[in-house]
Amino acid sequence: MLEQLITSNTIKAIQKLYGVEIKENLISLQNTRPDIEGDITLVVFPFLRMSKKGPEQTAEEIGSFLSENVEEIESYSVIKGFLNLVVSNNYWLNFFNENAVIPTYGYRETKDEDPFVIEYSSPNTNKPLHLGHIRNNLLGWSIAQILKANGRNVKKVNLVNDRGIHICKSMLAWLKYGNGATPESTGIKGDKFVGDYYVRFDQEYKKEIATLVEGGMEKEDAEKNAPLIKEAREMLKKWEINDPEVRSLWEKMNAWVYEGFDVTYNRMGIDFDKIYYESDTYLLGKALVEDGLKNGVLFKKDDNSIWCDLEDRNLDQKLLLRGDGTSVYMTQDLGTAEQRYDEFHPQKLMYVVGNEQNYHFDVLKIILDKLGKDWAEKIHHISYGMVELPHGKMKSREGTVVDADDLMSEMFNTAKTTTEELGKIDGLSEDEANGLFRKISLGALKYFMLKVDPKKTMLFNPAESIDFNGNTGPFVQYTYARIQSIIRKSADVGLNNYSIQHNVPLERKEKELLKTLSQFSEVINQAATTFSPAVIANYIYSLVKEYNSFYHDFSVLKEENKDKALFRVALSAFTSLVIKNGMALLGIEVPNKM
RNA sequence: GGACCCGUAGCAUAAUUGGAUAGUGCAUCUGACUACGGAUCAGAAGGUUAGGGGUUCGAGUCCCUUCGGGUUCACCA
Repeated sequence: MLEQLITSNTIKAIQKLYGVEIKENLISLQNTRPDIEGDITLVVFPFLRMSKKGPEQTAEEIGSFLSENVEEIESYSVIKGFLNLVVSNNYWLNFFNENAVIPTYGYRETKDEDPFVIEYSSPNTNKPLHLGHIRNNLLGWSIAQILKANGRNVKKVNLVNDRGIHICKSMLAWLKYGNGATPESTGIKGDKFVGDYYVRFDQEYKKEIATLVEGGMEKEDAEKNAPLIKEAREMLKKWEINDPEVRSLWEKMNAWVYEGFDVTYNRMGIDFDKIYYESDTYLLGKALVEDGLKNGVLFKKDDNSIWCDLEDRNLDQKLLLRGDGTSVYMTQDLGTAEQRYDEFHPQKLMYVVGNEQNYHFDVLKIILDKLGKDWAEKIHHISYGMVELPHGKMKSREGTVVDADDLMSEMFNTAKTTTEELGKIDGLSEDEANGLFRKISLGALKYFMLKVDPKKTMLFNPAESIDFNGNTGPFVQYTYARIQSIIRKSADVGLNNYSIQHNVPLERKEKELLKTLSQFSEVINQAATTFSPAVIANYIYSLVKEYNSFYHDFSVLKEENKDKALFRVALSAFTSLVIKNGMALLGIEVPNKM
């Protein structure tokens, strides 16, 4: 690889010129700015201490050494402390000839190693999936894919929150107001159907509170004493002691929800290696707490509740078991973390969860550490920002929640009308056309969500956000489709045999393209280390822009020199391969025509 | 109040993790071979990177501070 080559020879140069052995991390290489001649640039400021000379002279000396001793370096120029190196055509052609025909170019082979376990999605079974889940799902799936492409062994898991008071609320509402209706009888998707009863509970509950307050009760008391909430709590208790009626209702309603979720996940292209249910895991963690109490790591208060003192870490105390012995969210998470560690012996335990839970995960790690679990450090919270709407955040009470299914349908329709307006569906069967609309609409949505740095809060404007021009999924897809068209036509003009060893002079834009293409696997590595699909999206975008610019300036099929024409077909094909492999990491399909 | 995060052009966002003159898209304005597919390309305009101080060869990036915004500190999950 070019960077390794320059790095090792720079070390030699410093040794030879200044008699000092330097470490690799002192060497900083970057792409040469487009307006300056050169392919790769070495920053020489860090070496001034050794050379005891000015930046220009130091750069000059190193440049002269490199161009004399490294075959691949053709020439160099110095601007201030920046040494710009020109790499020979031969180097780029070799790179091209060796890699352009590898279908999995850019990907590493998966190692047989301890896995990276990544949990994402984690829905509640009382509400349908919304825009926030979309970001979570797409991030989790894509990060898993990127890690795999970087050679990691990955396990995708989902922990479904299928029990608790909120689930009982929808169950109770269905019993009271449902009149035996089902998703089948109403034609409503299962998760939406159940979600509607959750909303209904809330409405009726609020009415009861209002009545009680009118009768002179304090609001807080009314909230605790409204008949409905009491009934819901009763139901939860019955659930916990395995009351057969409650359990069977619970199973029936959850099955409806899962049916609905499956539809949404499938449509989104999201999947998991393993699904856990909180109803199976919510009692885990109690044993850990008991042990901690014995060891004196945890302490008990007068009401028998058990706590962890975090004051030595500048944090508050954290409750782990209530006075009545029941557990809280943290307790369960301690338990599931241990379970997952025992099950997988992972290198990393990752959780894709919104940044409002940063504190929770900090505390989780600290407590596990205090409990003496040396694997606590393997826990990694992939924290992402919320998706906001133009008028603030999504609030179910204000009806501003953007539903996942609705959004996908809307995008599908937009893709359809736009494509039809552009007259691009001529000759396609209905199935083909629908498949195309699906690819384009999901491509637009996924690219839009994933091109933003996961850590950042992002704004989603339903009316304007999803564009098909500029830095978008369809823009990338379009470039891909156009290249496929060239490849199809290349046979007609006798240019189909382009998988040969090429040896042609390179135009500047061709060289730039090759340079960018050569960076693909390093980009994957960077995306994998930073857990950021945005790195991939930005890379693909710059590649596509470069290709489009090349395409505009140079003929491929009409080039008169046949060697050059063959090379350009092959270069186009290689570019489309990288586009395809890159988009696959974002879960985006690329169409052959659009 | 304590802790953590964020602030880049009208809007949305990049910046190789401390490197050169802060890139790109949308919107606005101007242009492009009678198209190898115009969902494209080329160009113009738009910035004191919230304000101030510091660290150094070099700061959007690190430190301090002020202002503005967010999250969290639950016997909810």
